[in-house]
Parts: sequence; structure tokens; C-alpha cells
Amino acid sequence: MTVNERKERQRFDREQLFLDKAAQLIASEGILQLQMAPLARACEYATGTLYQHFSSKEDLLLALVARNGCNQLKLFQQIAALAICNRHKILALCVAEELAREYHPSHARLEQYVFTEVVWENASASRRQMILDNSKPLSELVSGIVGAALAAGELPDHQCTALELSIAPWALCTGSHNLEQTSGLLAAFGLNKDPLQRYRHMHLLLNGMQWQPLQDLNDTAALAAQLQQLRQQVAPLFSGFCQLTVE
Amino acid sequence: MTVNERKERQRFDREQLFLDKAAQLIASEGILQLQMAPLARACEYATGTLYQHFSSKEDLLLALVARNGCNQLKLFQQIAALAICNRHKILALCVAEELAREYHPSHARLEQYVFTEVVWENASASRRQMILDNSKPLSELVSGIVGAALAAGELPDHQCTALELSIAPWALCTGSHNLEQTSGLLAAFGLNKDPLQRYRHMHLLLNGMQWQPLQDLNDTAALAAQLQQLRQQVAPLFSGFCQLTVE
DNA sequence: CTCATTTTTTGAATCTGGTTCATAATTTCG
DNA sequence: CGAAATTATGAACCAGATTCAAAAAATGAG
Repeated sequence: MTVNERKERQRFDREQLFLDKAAQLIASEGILQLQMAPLARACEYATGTLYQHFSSKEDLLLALVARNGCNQLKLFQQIAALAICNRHKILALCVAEELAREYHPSHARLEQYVFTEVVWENASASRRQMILDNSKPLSELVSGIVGAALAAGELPDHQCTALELSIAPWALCTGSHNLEQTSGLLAAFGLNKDPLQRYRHMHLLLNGMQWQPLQDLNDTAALAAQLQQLRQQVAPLFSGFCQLTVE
Repeated sequence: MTVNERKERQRFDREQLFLDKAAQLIASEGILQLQMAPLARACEYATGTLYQHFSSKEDLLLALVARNGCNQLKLFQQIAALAICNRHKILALCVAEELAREYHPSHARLEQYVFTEVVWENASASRRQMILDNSKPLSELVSGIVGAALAAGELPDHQCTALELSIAPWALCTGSHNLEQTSGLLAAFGLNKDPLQRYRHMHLLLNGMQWQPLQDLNDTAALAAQLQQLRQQVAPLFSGFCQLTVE
């Protein structure tokens, strides 16, 4: 039935409009300032209409994160397809995470907020599931890289499955970003930030996993060059959907 | 002036009462259900009185985290004083983090929430500073352990300072816990939790840092025994302030 | 001890902003 | 075309954080 198709498409478009505008408002004013009535008004709809798409304000925030999760997945897939060695793919994912935060700083903060008990529990179950569903292929992708390295003999298994092993770099990457994001914390430590730091740490971990080829960390220049090169390979992959969540 | 001293002490005690009750309510009902008026009522004070201690609800949440930060510091100091090798001290800190989450699951969630832009920005500047002030000696303690290992030749510097190096295990530890805390995420990955996982990963990192003595990860039984022993050494240190934040 | 003054407490009133729902507008279709 | 069904509207509602004028308590000079 073509009528229903049209309706559905219109509904979808309107949802995207709400999400785009919300992302824009969050980026410019902060999460705190985002209010439902003004958002609806800014999109030229009534408050009630907004609530036909999102069961609550928190639900809308989750929707934003879910949508971005799709983009992240596409990005990660492109990275996995890059013609570089497996070890470098892991680093490239870390680079992608870093670039994403540079492009959309507000999005990283939103994500931190959304995974909070208070927000998570106030969203609809279906929206939560949407986010969880995104994470599954994401983890398969990462563990796929680890699995390929295992199969190629670049990496011993340390008595773990590929999935289990893949958690380590993932945790280090997100942990490192979270620490950095936590306002003023590293500064309170008396630490001035060095862009190579995270990659040193990641290499230390990968070396510990005996993931070939091992990296010599004493050659700072080589490390910087490697990072530079990865950034240049990853950055263009962003162009496709920089528009989707305008900042 | 003794009158003022008494007043100050009473004020302090009342603040502790508010915090204790708040912690208790959060533990039993969740952060979301914590309401200012009922909290004041439960402590047999008026709402306004509560606001003489905390500038906002968020400010109270930060106060809770700040108070716990003091306990954490004391705990970590005791661990640093343990008669075990430096490498094991780092693991012991990780164990402590894990035990703390087991004892006070709601506290970990609170901390995640508090470091969120929305909450952080709504607390008073002085309360924020209190938390940051806590973090400084904490980081000095951790980097002190790293520094001792460097000095003892157990660990090469990899072109980093002790503080910079100490960030790596810290990030891995918190990142790993955060991932686990994020509701349903690891389950969505299809991962069933193995209590040794985190320690394997930590050892992989420490091995990568070439932190002596290196750990053989193929001997699962030895690893489990080591973890068991660390838990037994760390657990008693908690007894001192388990009461402070009743769960 | 008394009373004027200062400090502290109180909780009802205020205010903000998310959510609902009766009504109005629009679309569908016989 | 008009009745029935669907969708949109936004003022009213409501929860809950915050305030503040009034009441109570503490202080201390005489």
C-alpha cells in the first residue's frame, strides 16, 4: 500500500528532523539546555507531536546515540577493510574514536550521559534494544580483527577467545578517553596532555599481547609518523556522515 | 571560641546525617528516586535546612562522591603500604576497585553519573574542587608505585614519566569496569563474564610495559590463585569504613 | 533574668520544565 | 461529499527542585 509507505517515510523524515535539530541544539547549548517544547517549536511542530516519536526526553537522547551508533558501525567497517595489518587496524579504531571526539565533542558527552542509570532507565525498552543491537556487530567486527590476527599467527591466544581478547584494547581505548573527558581530572593530576600518550599505552598493551609486529616505543618520531599516517587514512572516512549529526 | 566550635561540629554532623541517609536511600531506591524534600523529612529537618548544606541536588551527589573519595584514598594508601612487589600493588588497586563495586554497587553508578556534564555543571564550584583535590594525592600514590618500580629497575621508562605511565593501567582498569557496568552491553556482545578476564588484560598490559616479574598467562590456575590471594589481602582493608556508606 | 538583636529553621509558595489529553484539524474512503 | 478514523495541537497538568517570608531559637548586653 503506497499510502502507508508515504506516511512512514514522512514519519521517518520528521524523526530525523527532530534528531538533527536536537543534536544541533545540544552541540551549541549543551545537553542541560535541551528542552522538549522549544525543540518542537524550533522544528515547527507541537510538543505533543514530538512525543509521538519519543516516549520521553531520555528516549530522544538514546535515539540520538543509537543513530550515531549506526554511523560508527559503518565507519568501523570501512576501517576493517583498509589495506593495513591487523595490529594497525586496532590502532586505527582508536584513532577513529579520537577523531570522532574531535569532530563531535558534544556527542561523546551525550554518550557518557546516556549510559547512566538515570537516563538509560527512563528510555523506552525498544530504544535501549536498538543501542544494544548496534553493539553486537560492532563487537563482532573488532573480534573479527583479533580473530584474523590469531588465525594468521600474529597473536597467541593467551587462553582466551578472540572476543575476550578484543575487550582489552577496547577497554583501554574507552577508559583512556573517559579519563580525558572527565573535566579537569587529568589537569588536577598535574598532567599535560600529549597526543601520543594514548598510542603509547595501546602499543604497550598490544606488545604485551605479543601482537606482531611489535612496536619499539623508544623511537618517538616513528610513532608520531605512524599516528599521523593513520589519521590521514581514517579522516577521509568521516566525510560521508559528518553532516548527519551537525555540530 | 568554643560556641562556634560546637556549632561547626553540629553542622558537620548534620551534613553527615544527610549524606548517610542519602546514600542509604540511593542504595535502596536508586538515584532517580532520591528527592530532596523526602530526604530532609527522613532526617527530620525541613527542606530549607538541606539547602543550607548543598546548593542543589547535584551538589549533594557530588558531596557523596567526594566523601567516598577520601575513603578510597585511605584504602589505596593502605594497599601501597602492603608488603608485596610493585607490580602486585597495581593489581591490588584493581582488586580494590572491584571489591568496592561489589560492596557498593550503587556508588559506582553514582560516580558515573556525577562525572556527567549535566550533573557536574550543576554542583557548586567548591564541591567540584573537593573532588579534584582528592584525585591529586590519589594519582601521586599510583604514580609513586610506578616511580618505585622505575627506580628499582623493574620497569623501563618507555620515554614516559612515572605519572604518564601510571595512566595506562588506570585507564584499563576503569575502562574495563565501565564496560562491565554499562547495562547489558557485554551480554549483548555475547560475552559471559569471567572473573579472571580483567586480570589477564591487566597482566597483558603490565607484561607489555616489561614490568618485572612478567606473568605467564597460560597457567590459569596460578593466575586464579594469585587473584584469590590479593583479594584476601585487600578485603580486610575495607572493614574500616564499610559503615560510612551503608549499602 | 529580660529583652532586643542576630542567627537559624521552617515549609508553604513559587517556578521550571516534562508530559498528557481534550479538542481541532486533517486524511481516508465508502 | 460526508462520516469515521487518524493525527496534530498546545494549554493544562503535574512532579519535584528551589526559594523566601515568617517563626523559632540562640545570643549576649544590661
